[in-house]
Amino acid sequence: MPTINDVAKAAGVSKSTVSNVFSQKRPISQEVRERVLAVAKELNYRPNYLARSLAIKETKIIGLNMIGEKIKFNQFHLSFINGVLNECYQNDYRLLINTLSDDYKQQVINLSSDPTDGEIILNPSREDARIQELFENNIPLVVVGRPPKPFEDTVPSVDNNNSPAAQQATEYLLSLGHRHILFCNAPKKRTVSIDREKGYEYAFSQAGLSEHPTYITYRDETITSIEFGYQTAMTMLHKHPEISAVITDNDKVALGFYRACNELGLSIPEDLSVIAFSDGSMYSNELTPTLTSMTLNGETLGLEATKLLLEQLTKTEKVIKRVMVQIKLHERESCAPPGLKGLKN
Amino acid sequence: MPTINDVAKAAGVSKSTVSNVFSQKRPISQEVRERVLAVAKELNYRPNYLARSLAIKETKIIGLNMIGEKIKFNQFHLSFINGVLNECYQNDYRLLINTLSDDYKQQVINLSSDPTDGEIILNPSREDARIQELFENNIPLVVVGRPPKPFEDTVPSVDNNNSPAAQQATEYLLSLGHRHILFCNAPKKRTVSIDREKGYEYAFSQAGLSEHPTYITYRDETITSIEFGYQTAMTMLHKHPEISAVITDNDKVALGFYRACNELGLSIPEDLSVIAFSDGSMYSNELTPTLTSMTLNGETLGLEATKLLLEQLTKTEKVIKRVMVQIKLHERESCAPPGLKGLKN
DNA sequence: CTGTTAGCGCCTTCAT
DNA sequence: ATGAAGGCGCTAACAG
Repeated sequence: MPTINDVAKAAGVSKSTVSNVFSQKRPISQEVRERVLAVAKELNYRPNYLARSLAIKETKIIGLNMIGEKIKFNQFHLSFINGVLNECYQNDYRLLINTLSDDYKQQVINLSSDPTDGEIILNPSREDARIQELFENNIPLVVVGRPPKPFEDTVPSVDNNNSPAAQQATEYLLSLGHRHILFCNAPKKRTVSIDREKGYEYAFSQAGLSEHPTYITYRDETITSIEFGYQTAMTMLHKHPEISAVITDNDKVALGFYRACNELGLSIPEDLSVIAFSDGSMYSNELTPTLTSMTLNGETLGLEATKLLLEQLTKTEKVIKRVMVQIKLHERESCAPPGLKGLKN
Repeated sequence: MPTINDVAKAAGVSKSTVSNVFSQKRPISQEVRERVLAVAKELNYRPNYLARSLAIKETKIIGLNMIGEKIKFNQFHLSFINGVLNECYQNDYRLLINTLSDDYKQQVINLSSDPTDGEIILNPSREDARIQELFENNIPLVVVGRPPKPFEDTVPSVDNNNSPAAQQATEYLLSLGHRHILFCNAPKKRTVSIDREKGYEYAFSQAGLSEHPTYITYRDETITSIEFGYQTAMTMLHKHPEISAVITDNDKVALGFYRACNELGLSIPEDLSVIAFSDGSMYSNELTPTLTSMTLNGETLGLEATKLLLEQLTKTEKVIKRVMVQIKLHERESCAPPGLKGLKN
């Protein structure tokens, strides 16, 4: 690979001239400029990205940091990434999917900085070492979701309005007349599950039903969402036949309920109302019945997260922002007032 | 940010000693090692990724190169990326999503090399400048899909067995008794559409039906797949009421047919058999009727592509491999022998 | 086992 | 408008 030196020699100019032809940081005479470019083309020269980045201390790359163990993008991530990429695209940034195994990063040998200008942190958990580390090293970051306690006010973040959304979903079911509402919540350790649970319970208390029983399960990540939904339906509907409605963590869990109901001879929404937090992985409109959902907007989230990050990279004043993206209720066919119900199993 | 020099001074050793403590490229005495690590921790030192990469000429990053204009990942990409990431993960590589706008890359200022060790090229088209460029600069690459002509035998690639798969789908419908089969092919300029079309036509000729009419349309990327399917169904089924079966480019197009049939009062599969090349974006099993499909395996494709690329990065002998990933036929409910049919419109 | 000396390829002063 | 020299932070080759 030819270097800047080769071009300089071949064109009979100095390195800095060549450098400036490419960086356009200082004026170069038309004549020299053309000669240099011609030679560069001739030699098939292209500036070395790393060398430049090393010198200017900027990579124009942002990192998307997922927890290492289980790298498996789902529909939500897909939308999210599309949002991120769109924003990157507009600002000439690139995206590095930063998912290295934990033990790899533990190795002394690889305890190095990242080749990024900043990081987007996905799925924050309490005691998140990643956040701690970036924060200490003064690396720009933005958290998607609610940052763990110590960083709640010191780190920029974007999040869905999970608590109000869960409240809204619950209120919707309550308003239909349901009183025994099962909540299939997100995995327990996520900050999101705590927030949503609050909303769920708040809706009851707001309705003057604080004494009323609530039913909560947490998604088990060791099995598929559909399977989890199916199993939960089978056990919970059997154990608590009074349950007449369910709120699920995502649309695949809801699908598990569809299946279970099918087998149990229950019909939706007559025997069971279903409402799902939807990441868009199912085509809610194509299910029978169509699925009422609280629709997350992953793309907006990705967009806003990126904006927040790029802001930190370009602006000098440091402001800690927190952006809330609305989750919207989409009424479809899977919810109705509670009716007669016969559990045939 | 502290550098290797700071650590060296503070620990009273030389730069190279510090370097080797981290890189483990030569033995360091237990005592010195511990002292250096302690100091490093104290100073919050981490080796600079860029500086190291510049020196060793390796980034441990591979690029996923999509065409610039329309960065929008779909379900296929999602599976694909999951396959890629999985392989990256195992080998301590990272993934750079490399989608820069075309005009950005045109700018002289940014005509730089990429910070990657190699590239995966998605959606190759004829006259693909990206391939040309990487090839000329001797940068390891692998193409997903069939590489354009000049590079067919000089560039490693992974691909689906599109032609045989299209043939198989067609033969399946022929064997059910269909003779008027509509083929909603991929966008015309893609290499994949050419391959599949061959398979479709070959099936007819193999069945001794070379003289029989074929019906082919190409997906229009300016509208959504569902919309395209719907519109195509409306026009083609009206214009050619003899059509009794359709093969679609993806499952959303098939869904468009489902909708159209619904409106037209046609039932699937009695009036129209539907079979789709499926990227897994729909849950074929959850549709009514369940959708018979030729299932692509994006994850395997991503995995194999990455393997091929990493092979080039680690092995010295250069072998041009071409990996074919099988597309499998999943028989479900949407296909049946042609029956009576009344177009009520 | 450790230190010294050159680079890696670019950018950035400071000159002229 | 251009050149020369030094530096970004790290690794590599040679020395001992």
